[in-house]
Order: sequence, then structure tokens, then C-alpha cells
Amino acid sequence: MAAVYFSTMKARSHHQEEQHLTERLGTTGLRLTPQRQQVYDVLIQKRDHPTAEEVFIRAKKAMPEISHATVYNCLDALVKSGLARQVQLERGATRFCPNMHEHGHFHCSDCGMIYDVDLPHELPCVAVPRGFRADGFDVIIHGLCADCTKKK
Amino acid sequence: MAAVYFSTMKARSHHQEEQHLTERLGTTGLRLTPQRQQVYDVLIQKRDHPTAEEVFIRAKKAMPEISHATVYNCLDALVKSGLARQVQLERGATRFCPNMHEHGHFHCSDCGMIYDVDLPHELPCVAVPRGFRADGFDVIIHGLCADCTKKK
DNA sequence: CCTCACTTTAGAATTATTCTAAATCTTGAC
DNA sequence: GTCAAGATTTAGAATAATTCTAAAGTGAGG
Repeated sequence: MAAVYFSTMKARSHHQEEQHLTERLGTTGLRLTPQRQQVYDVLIQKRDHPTAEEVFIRAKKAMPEISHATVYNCLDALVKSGLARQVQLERGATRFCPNMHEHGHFHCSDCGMIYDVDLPHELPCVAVPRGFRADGFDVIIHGLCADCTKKK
Repeated sequence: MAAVYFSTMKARSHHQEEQHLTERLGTTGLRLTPQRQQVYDVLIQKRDHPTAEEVFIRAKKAMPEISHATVYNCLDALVKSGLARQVQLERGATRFCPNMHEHGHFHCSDCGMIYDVDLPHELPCVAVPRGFRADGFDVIIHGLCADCTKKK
């Protein structure tokens, strides 16, 4: 299975991406800084739903002075601006996902791997109580991935 | 809106509930202990999706000697035995829900309140990759509850 | 080139969870 | 009944995840 990636984003040139980031951050009154760019690049380069800690480690390779708090700040900025999503799977660290297409997450309870999964195009309307306003949703599927199913 | 409660469970007598707990725990090789009973009672008595810390505080009222670690242990035991579910909403503490009917969670981004919501009876089949085995799923809807929508 | 608001930084602080080792309880074998 | 084995609880220490703080850095607009 292939994860569902945001192909138009991959195809974007560096300049285009920079413009995209500036624009999206701008809507929230935030600036594009080298650190935010770096954190975003980390998310784009390896879409394995890393934790903040993992993003920190990867970002440090290219930007050794970056601090822990900055990574959290940058991730928050990206999430607020609609450039990334948080994924909560179980107790433990929050994970981050730069795929902003509508999709769910499959979590293998054995190996812990996370896969993006397509959701049906026609999602049935969930009856949200009267007066409530729904802004978005998350779907998490628990189970075993192909490898772990075989091993059992 | 009313939360979707497990009405048959409410109607269960004390004896029946005890038997139910013993049986369910038994399937996982676990015993029903006074602490596990107490933790379960806390979940049943106020179904507001408390964190482990909140369960601890409430359980202490009836059982002052209960320890933090025990509450975590008991909650894990209940989850493993299918008597409660974990709910992960955002960064921060895991929450617990004794409603084992199929349902989703609505999370108000303003006041933080959590509501159980019905899911459509006919859920569309999510295309899980070939060879994967799905065991269960979580649906979380983000938005504003009626009160917070009005205030805006 | 000054100012103001936004950012970053290191490290401390807080929160959430897990671990540890000793004490206690339960159960099944005798 | 009595004992050993295994399960459970406990307090407190340890670890992990996240947020806070105060000082220093940065950059656009006047």
C-alpha cells in the first residue's frame, strides 16, 4: 500500500513552496522564518508522522542551533495555518502530518507504524447535535498492518 | 443534545454489573478487584470523559488510599477488557469513556467539552490497504458546541 | 536608524505517564 | 486449613512530553 501523498505539493518548486508558506502563515498573522521553513521541510521530506522530538532531531541536522521550544512553536504555527495536522494515536507524543488532503490514519497496534488511508468520497453526514458547528474531523483506524498480520 | 449513553448498563443491578465486570476482566486473565470496581464506578457515574488524574481524584473520595499508579493500572485493565475506551483529543492527557457502543466524539475547541455522537448505522467501508486487518476505529469531530457557537 | 511586534533561545518548570521494589492479597495445590 | 505462586497495590522515584520564562535577536514601517 502506498501512503496517500499530496502530490501537487511535492511538485511545487522551492520558490512556489516558500510563497505558499508565507501566504498561509500570513493568514494567521505569522511570518515565514528559517526555522518554520526548516520544520516544514522536515515534515515534507519524510512523511512518517514524526513526533515533535523526532522533528527536533531531524531539524537539528540542517540547523544545529534550533531549540526544542522553537520546534514546538513552529509546529503549532504550521498547524494553526493549516499546513500540517496533529495526529493523536494513543498515550504518548503527538505526531505531525503535512498531508492536508482529507484522509484517515491507520495505526498498527503491533509495530506502531502509521499509514494514511483514503476516506470514501461520499462521507455520510454525522449527526452533529443541533446548534453545534463542525469544523473538521479525524478518523483513526486501529489494527494490524500487512506485515504484522502475516507474522501472527 | 444528549450524550449517547449505554442505557442497559445504567439499568444493570449492582450484582449484575459485578458479574459483568468479572466476566469481561476474566477474558483477559484479570481479576475484579475493589480498586478496578471503584475506577469503573467513577467512569460510569459521571460520563464526562475524565482524564486519569480526574479519575484518581474522584476515586479517592470513596477510596482514599488508592494510588496514582493503581488508577492507571485499573484504567488499562478496563481498556484491555473492553470495558472502556481511551479518547485522545489533542496534546495532553488521555481521556476515558465507558460507553462501548459505537460512537464518535465531538470536541469543542472553545470550552473543551466532549460529547458522544452517534455515527451513521451504515458506515461506508474505508479502504484499508490489502492485507491489513482493521480492529476498530475512532472518529473525532472538532468544532464549537452550541453554547460556544452562540457566544461568537 | 528606531521602535514595536514577532521570534528564538536555553533552561527551568510543569504535566502526564511509567517504573520499581516492597508489601498485600488470592487462588489453587496439597 | 496452609503454603507457594502469581496477581495486585502502594508510595515514590524516574522518565517523557510539553509549556513557560526572561532575555536576546530580527525585521518591516515610519
